[in-house]
Amino acid sequence: MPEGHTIHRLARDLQRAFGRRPVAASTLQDRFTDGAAALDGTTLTRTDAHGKHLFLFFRRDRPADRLLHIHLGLYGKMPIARTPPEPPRGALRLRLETDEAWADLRGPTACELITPPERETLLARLGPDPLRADADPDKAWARISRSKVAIGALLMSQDVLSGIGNVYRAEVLFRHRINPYREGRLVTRDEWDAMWLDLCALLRSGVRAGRIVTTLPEDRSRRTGRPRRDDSFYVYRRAGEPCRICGTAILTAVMVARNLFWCPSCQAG
DNA sequence: GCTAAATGTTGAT
DNA sequence: TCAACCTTTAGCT
Repeated sequence: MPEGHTIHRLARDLQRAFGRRPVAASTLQDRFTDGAAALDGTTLTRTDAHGKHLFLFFRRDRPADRLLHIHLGLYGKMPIARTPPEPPRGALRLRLETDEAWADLRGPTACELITPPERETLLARLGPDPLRADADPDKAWARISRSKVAIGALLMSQDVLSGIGNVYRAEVLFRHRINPYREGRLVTRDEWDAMWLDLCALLRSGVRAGRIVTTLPEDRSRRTGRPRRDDSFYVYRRAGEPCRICGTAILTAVMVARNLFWCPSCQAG
C-alpha cells in the first residue's frame, strides 16, 4: 500500500482520530517495549508526512522532546478503526487507543523515537515531495537535468524527489510517453514540468481515494462506471497484457531492484 | 499447507 | 548488484 499518498493520508487520519486527547500505547514486540511505554498516556499534538516518512509529535512532558518516526517500508500497515478494539495479536509493533478509536501498526521498516535534530538529518536527504506545499520542483530538476541515470531510476530516488514509488514511477512515465531508460539529462524542461504537475495531481487524488488510480475514465473498460482494480493502471503489473492505448504487449524488467513496466510502442526510444 | 511476491530501504560486496 | 529485514496475502498444492 505505501507510496507517498498512503503516508499523507495516514498522517491526516491519525490526527483526526487521536489528536488532542491522551492515547494508550502498547506493543506485543520486545523491540518497541520502551517506546510504547514512553508514549503511553501522552497526547498526540501533530502529525506530519514528508515523502514516505511519517512523524507523530506528542506533548513534551513524557517522551522528553522526542517524536515518533514511522516508515511503513514495503508492507507496513496501520489501519484505524472505531472502538471496541480487537484483542491484540501476532506481530503488533504499536497499538494506539482512545475511547473512540484504535490503530495497529504492523510490519514497518521504522518505528522509533527520535530527536528533532535526528528528524532534520532525515529530512535533509529527501527531495521535494509533490504532496507538500513547500516543495520546490526546481531542486529535483537540477538533479535530473544533469544526470546520466535513467529517468525510471531517478523517479525512485527519494533524494531526488520523495514520495514516488514503483506504481507512480511506471504510471507517470506511461502517461507522459517517456521511455524509462531515457537518461535524466535528455528529459526536456517541458516534459519535467508536465510530469511534476501530473504527480501533484495523481498523489493528491491518491490521498483522497485511498488508492492509486492513474487511468483516465475513457481508457477504462466501458462496462463499469467505477474503476475496478484491474482498470486502475496503464502498465503496472500488466506484463504481457495489451496496452490500453495501442494494444502492444506490456514489457517488464527489473530496474533499481524493482519490477518496471512499460509499453514499448507508446514509450518508444 | 507452502511459496513467492508485494505500492521500500539499508548496508555490505 | 545483492542480501537482509519486516509481515501479510495471493496463488498454488
